[in-house]
Amino acid sequence: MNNNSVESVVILKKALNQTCYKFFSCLSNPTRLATIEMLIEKPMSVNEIATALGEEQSMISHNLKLLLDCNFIESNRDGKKRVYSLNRETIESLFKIVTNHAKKYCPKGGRCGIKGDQRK
Amino acid sequence: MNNNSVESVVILKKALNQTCYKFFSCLSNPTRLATIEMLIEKPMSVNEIATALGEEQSMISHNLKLLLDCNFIESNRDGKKRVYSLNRETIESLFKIVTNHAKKYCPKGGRCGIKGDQRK
DNA sequence: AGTATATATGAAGAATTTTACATATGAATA
DNA sequence: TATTCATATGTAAAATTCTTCATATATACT
Repeated sequence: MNNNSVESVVILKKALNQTCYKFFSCLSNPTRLATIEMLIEKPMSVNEIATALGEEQSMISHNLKLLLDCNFIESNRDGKKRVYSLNRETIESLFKIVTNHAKKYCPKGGRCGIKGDQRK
Repeated sequence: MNNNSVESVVILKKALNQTCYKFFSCLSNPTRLATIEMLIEKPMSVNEIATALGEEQSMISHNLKLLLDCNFIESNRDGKKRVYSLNRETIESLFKIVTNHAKKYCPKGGRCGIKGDQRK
């Protein structure tokens, strides 16, 4: 491996890191996770999601934009409404990994980070 | 499905959401991603990571703790040192998904969120 | 035991992210 | 085109997360 390709790898890695950061940041938010959960059931409009979650419309809208930017969801206009639906390919394979990881390391049901809690 | 099992599903979902939140939050940080990247190569001590990344020892230590709590890494003492190594099973399958997702939706290399950037 | 080296921890300020409110834009329909 | 319904956006304040500094703890060695 010459210097040039080492450099390329570094750049690639940096790029991957930026991607990963945006990818994971987008998913590290309770509102957005709850939204994804809603959309697992069926495509929904902004107001439907907001009502279901008991949150403000504008707040949901802000969060949907982030999910959209990361292509975790897509949107389609339906008359006055705009309907959001899930990118199942990514989300489902992702959640499979989380579930497996949790099953293996968080035996007490969903409560991950038991070690962390114990330490305090 | 009776009321009881509906409730169980809700609780399960909440639990999964908490798990997901912790899982993804842990990964949505540049320092921790860079650390993971280092550990892909080989197990390393705190100081080795800190030096490699040009960061403070205590800062790396704080961040390693979070990665440890989520079981993305594990630690073993080696004399005075403490050596951290990667949970490859989870991390590698996870990064495969991110890479695929990025390949599909971020055609310009690693720079995801092109839509987001364009909007401003 | 005392010292040196390696790592962990607590806490406060800095930085980032999230939310709420006000308001703007877009689409359908009278 | 005026009105209504649905969604988006700008921005400041609130909430959360991160980093830094000081210091504590742990291990090995003399």
